[in-house]
Amino acid sequence: MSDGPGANLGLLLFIPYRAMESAVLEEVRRQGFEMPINQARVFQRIGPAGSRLGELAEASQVSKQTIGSIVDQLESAGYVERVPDPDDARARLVVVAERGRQAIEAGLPVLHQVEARWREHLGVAKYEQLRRILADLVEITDPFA
Amino acid sequence: MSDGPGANLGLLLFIPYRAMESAVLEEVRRQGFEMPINQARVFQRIGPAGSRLGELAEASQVSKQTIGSIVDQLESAGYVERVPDPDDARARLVVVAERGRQAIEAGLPVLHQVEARWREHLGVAKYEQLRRILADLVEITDPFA
DNA sequence: GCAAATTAGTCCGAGTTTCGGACTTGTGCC
DNA sequence: GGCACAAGTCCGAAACTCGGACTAATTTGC
Repeated sequence: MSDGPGANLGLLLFIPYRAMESAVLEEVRRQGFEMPINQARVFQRIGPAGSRLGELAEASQVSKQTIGSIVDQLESAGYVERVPDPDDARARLVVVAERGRQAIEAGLPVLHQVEARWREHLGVAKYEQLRRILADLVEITDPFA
Repeated sequence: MSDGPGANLGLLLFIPYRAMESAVLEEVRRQGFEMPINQARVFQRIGPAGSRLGELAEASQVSKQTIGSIVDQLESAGYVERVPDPDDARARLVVVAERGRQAIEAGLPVLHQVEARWREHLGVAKYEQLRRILADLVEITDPFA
């Protein structure tokens, strides 16, 4: 896994990710929205029009049972809702509920603050470049794309 | 957490990371080196000269007990070794052992292969730019720096 | 059309992981 | 030397995760 100092591209991606995640989650919790990290990681993958359990399982790379359990918790905490999928009666769509939107709202300022800090450190040009390159890279690395 | 399509910089970092991690780990396992993901995530943070448990705990953002348990497993699998820290008799250094080096060796080809694929998709210039920018970003986001 | 094969999701139980709290041992400071 | 602090470990409880088996709905094949 390791490939000498500074050369492990995977780790180079993970460290800033983890920093962002911690900062946002800490603020969200501080505002009274309890949410363990495993729930947050599933929650953030819910698409704008809702996502199926299977999709979330694939995107998060965990089993369907695990996703089911995590969605149960998110649901009973009021962050998400299960609605019938109009296209398939077997499936249900997981959609963000009102309290979930509030939690997102609670995290946004810190998200932007961290981004601003990064932008300041890197300079605007490199920051924007980073966004573009990553968006491009996600095209070929998202298991659920 | 989410901030509209493509706008969540955290997720943009995480998705390629996860892809890299999965690919490398799959190959490492295929070659007979069993290693659960939580062990791998700790393992990859071990520094060239070894790391203390506390350092690993901080870098991985989990408790000392958890790290202790994970290192136990890595140790009994032969991937790491605990050696006394010459500077502090309370502490022990976790260092990569022979089998750990073999596991790293086993993953390197796939690591390079994935990197090559990314380089091809992005183009050499953007790929190199990505590396540079991330290395720069890690400077301010690594909790153990 | 309709039976067979497949897919979406759930239930259940076992093994594992993680952590808070309390403890031991060693360090550093006065 | 004594006292606050830091590095790890032990213990027990709670939470997490998954394999296997199941139900319900959809798609395939003939």
